[in-house]
Amino acid sequence: MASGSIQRLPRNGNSGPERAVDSTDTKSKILDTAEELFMEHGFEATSLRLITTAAGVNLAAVNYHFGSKEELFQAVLTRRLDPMNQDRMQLLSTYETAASGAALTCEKILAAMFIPALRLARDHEQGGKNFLRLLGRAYADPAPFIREFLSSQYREMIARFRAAFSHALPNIPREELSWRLHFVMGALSYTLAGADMLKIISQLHPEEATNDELLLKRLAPFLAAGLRSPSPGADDGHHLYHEA
Amino acid sequence: MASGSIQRLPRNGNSGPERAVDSTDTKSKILDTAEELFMEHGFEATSLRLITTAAGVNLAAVNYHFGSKEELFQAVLTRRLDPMNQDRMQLLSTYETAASGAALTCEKILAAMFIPALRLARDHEQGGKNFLRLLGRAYADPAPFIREFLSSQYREMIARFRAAFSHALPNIPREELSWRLHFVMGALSYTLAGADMLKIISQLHPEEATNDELLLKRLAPFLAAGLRSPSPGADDGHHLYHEA
DNA sequence: GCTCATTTCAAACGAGCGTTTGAAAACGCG
DNA sequence: CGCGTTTTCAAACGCTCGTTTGAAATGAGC
Repeated sequence: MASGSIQRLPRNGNSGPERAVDSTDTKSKILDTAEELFMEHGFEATSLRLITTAAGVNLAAVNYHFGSKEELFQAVLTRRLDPMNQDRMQLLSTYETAASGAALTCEKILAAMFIPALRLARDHEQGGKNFLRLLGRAYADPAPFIREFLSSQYREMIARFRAAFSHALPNIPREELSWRLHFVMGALSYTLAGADMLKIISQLHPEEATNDELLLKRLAPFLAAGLRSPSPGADDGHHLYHEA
Repeated sequence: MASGSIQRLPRNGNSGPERAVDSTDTKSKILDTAEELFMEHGFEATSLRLITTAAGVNLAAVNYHFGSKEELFQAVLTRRLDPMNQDRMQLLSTYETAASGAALTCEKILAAMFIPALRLARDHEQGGKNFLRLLGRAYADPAPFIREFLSSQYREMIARFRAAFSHALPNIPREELSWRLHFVMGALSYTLAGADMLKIISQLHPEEATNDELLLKRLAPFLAAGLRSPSPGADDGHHLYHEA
């Protein structure tokens, strides 16, 4: 009682035979609804009462099935993020095997990052795109438990892709490549978050602005060009930022 | 009484002679402390009690001086964002005048975006960098009042820079350029947000990871290369995303 | 049909939230 | 000083939050 452990959790966690994700059982209904509402309002601004009411389940069901609001959020993320990152690494390995040792192009490596994301957006017809927006927003969330969770989820995948880019771009110093990978992740997550800033910038037709496939098709060449650009070096002579 | 208007606001708003931002008067103490805490925890997770306690002022002072928590947040943003965007546009005009009609390079236009941000990070020795992180996070905040506020703050500046890029890159179709501007804003805001993802990716020395000037010095060439890259067109023949 | 574990439920708990209030304090000024 | 304005203050209001509780309902196995 004095310890901080959860006192009651259902026997049926996720062990045993994998049950299909239908929206009939309480746990799945909570996950689907929470994904949608977290995406719409963010973690802090989404209350458990809002989630459980929208899902048509009892308020206490969240703490019973997931333990806490934070663990529910992690469950929402990991349900789709984990398979997606596995797909990314497997696709990268497939490309590398097909190239039989030759270096991959940047576009090819970026494709290994993007295709599983697109597959996710397409497959789960309703939840997929919502999830990518949720994920993009989670990247920028300051809550420590979110940052630590994402770090652990991404560490392995990032290491794999960093090695691939390093092989594809032997002339880019290791440190410069780290920065560029950071920029790639930034543009990707910001893009996936579907920031409404786009409406100000582009005045695109609304139906086009939400077409993720077209979006990533434009993002990949843009990023590949940046990745391939000659390394400026740390201390070279152009003093672009000292004239003002 | 039945209306939603604020009932009591101080006579001394910001009209009259511009008073120096010293941390002595209540209003400035609140602004400085709120900037720091909003940056650290986000808008929702930062309570007025936390702010006022840390600032050493009374809880009711926020509602007295600013009207509400949302208006305080907007005041925190606008205090530095508005001058920064004015500087950006003025610097761009300076460059254009110096070029006397000739097209600017992408690096030059990006410099007009970055230099005022760097100036902000350097000038206000304590608050500057905090503010850029706060701003980067606000970009990704789903709260409608934040999005609308940023939209109105950015609309004019975005229009100016879009025109400049359009002049610098006559071969890029207008729509493609809109996308690329979106990617630029994404990478920039994500970078300024100082996402801890960087620690996973780079394993850079910590003191280097927080050096904003070095960071933007690497970001500008990366983005310029992407902006200049040949336009892929919407329906050309490379089917990168259909092979899986 | 009884038993026992699993799941659902209504209700409440304690805490923290943004905001309001009305009086006290501080200030400006003739 | 005396007076009106501006600012500060402690206290409270009404509300929502995540979580807990103990009992009722449900389901599976014998």
